[in-house]
This record gives sequence, C-alpha cells and structure tokens, in this order.
Amino acid sequence: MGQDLPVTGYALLGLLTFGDELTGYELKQRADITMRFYWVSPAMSQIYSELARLSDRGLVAAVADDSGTSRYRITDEGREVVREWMTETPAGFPVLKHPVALRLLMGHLTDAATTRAMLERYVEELAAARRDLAEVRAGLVGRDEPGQNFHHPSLVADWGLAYFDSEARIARRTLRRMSADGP
Amino acid sequence: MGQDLPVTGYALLGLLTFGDELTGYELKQRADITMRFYWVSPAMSQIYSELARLSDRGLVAAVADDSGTSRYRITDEGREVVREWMTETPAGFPVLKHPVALRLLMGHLTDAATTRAMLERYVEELAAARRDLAEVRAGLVGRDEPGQNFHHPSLVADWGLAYFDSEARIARRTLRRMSADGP
DNA sequence: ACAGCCATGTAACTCGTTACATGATTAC
DNA sequence: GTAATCATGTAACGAGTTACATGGCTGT
Repeated sequence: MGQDLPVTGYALLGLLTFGDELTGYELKQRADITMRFYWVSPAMSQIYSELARLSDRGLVAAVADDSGTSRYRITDEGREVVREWMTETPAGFPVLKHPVALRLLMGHLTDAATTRAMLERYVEELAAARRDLAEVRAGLVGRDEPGQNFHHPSLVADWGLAYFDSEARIARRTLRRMSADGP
Repeated sequence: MGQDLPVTGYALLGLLTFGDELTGYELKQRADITMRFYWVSPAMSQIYSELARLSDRGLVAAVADDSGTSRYRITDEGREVVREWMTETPAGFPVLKHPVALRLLMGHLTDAATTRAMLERYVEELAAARRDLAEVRAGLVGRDEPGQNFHHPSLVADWGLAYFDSEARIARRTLRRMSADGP
C-alpha cells in the first residue's frame, strides 16, 4: 500500500484533492501560485515525470478531455495513500535555505555597505512576495471558512503572510543593529 | 576568476574564514552546529568531495598536520572568490521546504485531531531547536561585539532565534484558529 | 503572419543522500 | 579489550534542474 513517494509527489496529489481535474500545465500553475511559498515549484519536466509515476501506481488517472488533452484526477487509492502518509509519518522539520543569512554570516569578508544593501534588497523582495501572496489570499475570501473548501489553504496563506512580516521585521532590526556601528 | 561553485562550496569557504585550519571532519561539526539552521548540513561525503573541488581550483590548501591528518586552509584566491561572489551576485530569495505548512494545506484529508497533533509536535520541535541555537549563541558572548570575530555569526544566530519564536507564535495562533471550530 | 500561451516530453547533468568500507586513535 | 569518536573516502542512486525539441491553438 503505502509505497514511499518523493514529497513533491504527495504535494501534487494534494493539489488534486481540491475538486478539479488538471492538466500537467495547470498543475504547474497551481504550484506556482501557492506551493512555491512553502515548498518548491517543480519544473514542468518534473511534474510530467512525477505524474507518470503516480499514474503507474494507480494514484492518479488520466482522462482525455474533448480536445485530447490529458487531465489528471486523483483516484481513491491515491487519496488513501496521501491520507496514510499524513497520519502515519511525521511531518519533519522545515528545511530553510537562506542565502541572506548565509551571507550575513560572512559579513566580515565585505564592507558593511554591501551587507546593508543586501538586507535592504531582501526587505524589498519580501514586500513583493507578500503582495503576491496577499493577492492569492484575497482570492480565497468567501470560501475560507471552517468546513469550506479553501479553509486550510487560507490558514497556510495567513501563515505565509505572517512569516514574511516576521522576516521583514528581523531584517530591519538587523539593519538597525548594523548602523549602530560605524560605516 | 569567478567560476561558479555550488553555494555549499562558498559556505564551506566561509566557515574557513574564521581563522582556523579545519579537517573535513571538523568542518562537518561546524556546519552541524551553525549552518544547519539556515542552510543545510552537508553529508560527510559531500564535504570531502567539495573540498576536493575547492582544492583542485586552488581555493583551499591542504596541509598535513603532525599526525598526518589533512587540515584545510582557505587561500588568498579562495578568499577573493568568496568576496567576489558576495559582492557581484545577488543573494537570492530563501527557499523554504515546510512540510508542516504543506500538510496543513491538505488538512481536509484528515481529521482535525491529526492536524492539531502535528502542529503541537512542531511547536515542541521548535522549542528544542531554539534551545540548541540559544546554546550556540551563548557560546559567542564576549566575542560578538561589532568588529569582533563573531559579530556576524551572532547576528545570524539572533535572526534564527527570532525566526523560531515567530514560527512558534504562528503555529500556536493556527492552533487557536482551529480549535475555534468544532473537533 | 506572428507572438504568445498551452501542452508534453527527452536528455544530460548536478547536487546531494545513503550505504558501504576502512582504519587510526581515544576513553573506559 | 572494546566501544566511541576521528578521519576519509567510493559507489549507487534519486530528486530536481536546464536545455532542447516539438507542435497545436489563440488573439491581433
């Protein structure tokens, strides 16, 4: 039953549990607007190869629509496999690849202006990411109440917004601590 | 000059700029106590193969100590390559792989108790990670002032502590929002 | 007609992991 | 003496990326 899949495989299955039958292309778009904030946005090629694996194992079924395009739908077994994964295996601790923190660690190798510029740029990028996510969140309004289809996605989106706010606060605080020192 | 390296390569070079000559083994230990919080802890085998590449390119030099063990020291060229990387290339936005958020997204596939247990466990793991990092941070006290060797590492450690605190706050808030609903 | 999006895939490659193997030194 | 730690590597493999290739359909 519960053969292991790469987490990205479960993630794709998860995206297919919100009611729609999606093409590989559409799946990529969904991943780009939501999953990328707290997981990754897989490359197109990976989506297709992962879909092939899921299909091999009977976890998704491809149905050709009128125009001949393959639309993927999660099967009962697929639903069961995701459920089992969620209940039987621990989630694991987040992995963060934070190039800003990594470079800050080596701040002694450059001048303070370079580090400050990096942090300021990060604050701007955070603001842009926050705007994108806020837009996604706004699109869920009206379908985000407990019991509704997008309740959990809205919890996740709010998590992401709070995370971005926190990062911006921390980056600004670090900037203040740096300018307390010399140039 | 500035051939590209995997970021982990630059990270290892960075760890070698704090004054010591380190063995591969020691490098792994340093990575485990600090880098793992905001980058990754590379496997031993990767550290050795990465050191081989850095050595090939003349960015580190191996010197055999009295017992015959290889200790690695960053070269002037290595120092220059890191500096160039930091000043000439953008840091890039952090990549987060957050299995807790990913599973929360699919909360509709399990019962609320499972999701709550996951969040509670995450809060505990955050507390443990925070304790570990606080210990590291405490070890820097006295060498963490501006201009001192571990000023930047201490800024990064404080960043990490604030991040863990923020995550714990967000997870607890999510738990409250969930228990506002039914069981 | 041409640009841009929709749609799907293959091939080559890199990063990074786990498993395996080996042996020296240190602590109890 | 024997367990743990120090130390270094090889081999097999998997996930995921970029580059490349193809072709239909849609709007202007």
